[in-house]
Amino acid sequence: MILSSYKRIHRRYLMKKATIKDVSDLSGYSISTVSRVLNGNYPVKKQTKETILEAINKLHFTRNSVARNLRTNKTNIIGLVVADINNPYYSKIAKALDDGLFKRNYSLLVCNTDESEQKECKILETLIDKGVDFIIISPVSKNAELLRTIKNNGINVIIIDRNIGVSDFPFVGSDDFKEAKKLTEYLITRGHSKIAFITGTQKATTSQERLFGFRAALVENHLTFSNESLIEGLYKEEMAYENITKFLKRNQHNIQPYTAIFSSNNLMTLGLIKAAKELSISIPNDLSIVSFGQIELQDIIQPNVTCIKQNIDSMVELIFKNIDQLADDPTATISNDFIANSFLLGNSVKKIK
Amino acid sequence: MILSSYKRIHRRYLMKKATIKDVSDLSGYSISTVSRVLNGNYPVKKQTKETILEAINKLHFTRNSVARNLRTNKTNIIGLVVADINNPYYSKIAKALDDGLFKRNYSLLVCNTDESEQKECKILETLIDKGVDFIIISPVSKNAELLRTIKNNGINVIIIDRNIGVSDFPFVGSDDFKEAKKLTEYLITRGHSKIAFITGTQKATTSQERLFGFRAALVENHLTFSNESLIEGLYKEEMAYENITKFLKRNQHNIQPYTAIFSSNNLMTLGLIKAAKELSISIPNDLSIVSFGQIELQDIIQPNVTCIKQNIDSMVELIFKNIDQLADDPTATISNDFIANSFLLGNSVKKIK
DNA sequence: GTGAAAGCGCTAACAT
DNA sequence: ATGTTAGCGCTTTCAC
Repeated sequence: MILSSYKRIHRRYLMKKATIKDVSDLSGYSISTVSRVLNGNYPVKKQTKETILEAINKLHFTRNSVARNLRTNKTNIIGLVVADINNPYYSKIAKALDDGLFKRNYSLLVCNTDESEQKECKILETLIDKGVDFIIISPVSKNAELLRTIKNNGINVIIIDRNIGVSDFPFVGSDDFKEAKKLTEYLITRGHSKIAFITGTQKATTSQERLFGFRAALVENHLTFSNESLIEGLYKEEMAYENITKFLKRNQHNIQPYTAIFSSNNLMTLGLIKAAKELSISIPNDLSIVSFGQIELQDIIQPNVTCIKQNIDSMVELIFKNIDQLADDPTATISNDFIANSFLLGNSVKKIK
Repeated sequence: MILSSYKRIHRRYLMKKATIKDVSDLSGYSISTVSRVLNGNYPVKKQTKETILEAINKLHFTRNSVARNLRTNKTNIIGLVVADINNPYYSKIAKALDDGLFKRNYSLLVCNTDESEQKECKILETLIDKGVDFIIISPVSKNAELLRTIKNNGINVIIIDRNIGVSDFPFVGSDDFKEAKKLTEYLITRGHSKIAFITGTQKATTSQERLFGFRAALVENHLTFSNESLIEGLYKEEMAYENITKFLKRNQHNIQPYTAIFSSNNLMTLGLIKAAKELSISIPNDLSIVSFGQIELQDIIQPNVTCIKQNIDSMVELIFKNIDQLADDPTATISNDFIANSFLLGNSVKKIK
C-alpha cells in the first residue's frame, strides 16, 4: 500500500512537464505573448522575445502538441495504410515519404492491413479517431463508402497502388493492365504459348487489372486463356510457394507443360523462385518467369528476373504533389496519376521454338 | 473571389464531425453519460446505453482522440526511431511490433534518423511534442541526457539494438561483443589469419562492440590486429561498396592478401557481395566472408553467407515485456535483455591451408 | 444511475 | 505590442 502510494506520487513527479503557463509565470508575460513567440505569427518586441525564450530554455519547455491540435484541428500526422511494411515495396515508399514529410514537419503513422479487410476497417477507424490530417492508403477492399466517411470527417485521402475505381479520390499508381500486357507480350514474342499466372488477392484491383492485361495479351495473340493456368497466391510469398510447388509438380507430368509463369507481385516471385529451386527446376532453362514488381537484390540473385519495376521515386513525388495541393486546398481538383514504370530485362526468359 | 468563398464554406461543411455534444443532444442524455457509455467504465442503465448507442450510430460519431488525449495525458501512440525503415532488419521489427501494438490498441509512428545525430535530435523533440507514450529507439548517439529529459517528461523509453551503456533505460538487443567474437573465431578455425573488418558508424555502440569482439578473437589467437584491416562502411551499403571496392583492388596486389572479410551489418554485406561480384572475385574461392546480421533471401542468394542471424521475434517479445511492464508501472525495474541469436552456417567461408 | 461543471494546454479573437 | 478570455472535445470529480 505504502509502496503503491509512493509510486503514484513518483509517477506524478515524473509526469511534470512545463506548460505555457509556467513560461508565462516565470517570464512575467502573458500566455498569449508566449504563444506568439512560440508560433512567430505575430510581432513581439525583441526584448520580450528574449526574456520568454530564456524562460522556455530554463524550464525545458516544449509545446504540448495535443492541446495545440485540439485547438487547431490539425495533428501533422499522416497515416500510411499498406498491406505489410515489411514488403520492400512498401517500406521503400514509407522511407521516401518520411523523408519528404520530415521536411514538411509531418510524422508518419504506419499501419499494416495484412491484406485483411476487417483489419483495414479497424485501422481506418483508429486513424479517424486520431485525427490524422491525411490518409495514404493502398486499399485491401473497394470500400469507397468508408473512405467517403473519412473525407467527410475532414481527412484528406490519397489512394496509392490499388485503384478502387471511383473518382472522388486522387490516385497514384501503375497502369496495371498495360504493364501486365506488355510483360505477357514479351513472353509471347520469346515463343511461349502455355503461360501460367500467379494471382494476387481477389479484392485488390491491381490483381484484377494485371490478370486482365495478361489475358488481353493472350487473346490478341490468338492464344487460349484458361482458368487452369491460374495459381492462387494472394500476394503472399508463403501462399504462392505452396501452390506453385503443387502446380509445378503436376506440370512435370503434363503432355504439353507450361513453359512460363507470370508472377503478379514481388513477394510471390520469391515464392516462385524458391519452389523452382527446391524442385531443381532451372530458370530459365526449364522454366521462364517474369514478375510484376521488382524483387530485392535483383543484381545479385540468379536468375535476374525480367520484370516491371515500379518507379517509387516518381510515385512518391506524385503523392507529394497531391499532399501539397490538398494541404493548401482540400477541395482541389482530383486527378489520377499513373507512374511511368520501367521494363527491366533480365535473363529469366528463354527463347523457345 | 466567389469561388474562394464557396470553397471556404464547402471546406467547413466537410470538416463537420459529430461530437459528444451532438450525441448528447440527440439522445437526450448528458455528455457525461455519453462518455460513460463510450468508455464503459461506469455503470449505465441498459436502456440508456441503447438509446445513446443508437444516436452514436445515427451520427456516425467517433470519439475525438485528440481531446481525449489532452484530458488523459495519453496518446496510445508509440514512436519507433530507427536508422532506416527500409533496412529489412528494422522493417521486420516494425512489422512485428505493429502486430502486437495493434492488439494493445497502440499505433506506431515510424521515424528515420538516417544515422544523423542532428535528425535524431529533431525527431525526439517532435515525439515529446506529440506526447507519445513510449519511444522505442535504436540510437545514433549516446545522448543519455536527452533521453533522460524525455523520461522526465513522462515518456517511457526503451532502447533497442544499440546500447548506450547507461542503466536508466531498459535495453533489448544482441551481445555484440560475444557474437562478433564467435564469428571471427569461426574464420580463424577455418585457417584465416588475415581478416579485414568493415566498420559501422563510430557513434553506434554496436559498431564498437563488434569491433572489440573481432579484435579480441584475433588477440586471443595470437593474431595481430591492425588498423589497416579496417574498412569504413558507416552501416551503409553504398559507402561500404565504394570503400570495399578500393580495398579489394589494393588487396589484389598485396604480397600477403587478406583472405577473409568480416562485415558488421547486413547492408554492408550486400555492398561487399556486389563489390566482389563486379571485380570477379569469387566467394568463397577467392575471398571468404561472414556477416553480422542476416541478409535477405539468404536461401536464394549465392553465396549463402555465414552469419549471425538476429532473432527478431524474441527481440520484439522482450520489447513487449518492457512495454507491458512500463505501461503498468513506469517506475518498474529496469533490465538489460540480450537476445539469443543464431549462428547460420552458409558456404561463404573456404577452409584454407 | 445520471447531470453539472471544472479544466487538460493551447490558439485566436477581441481588447487595450 | 501585449493582456484577457472564450473555447477546442473530452474525462472526471462532485453532487444529487
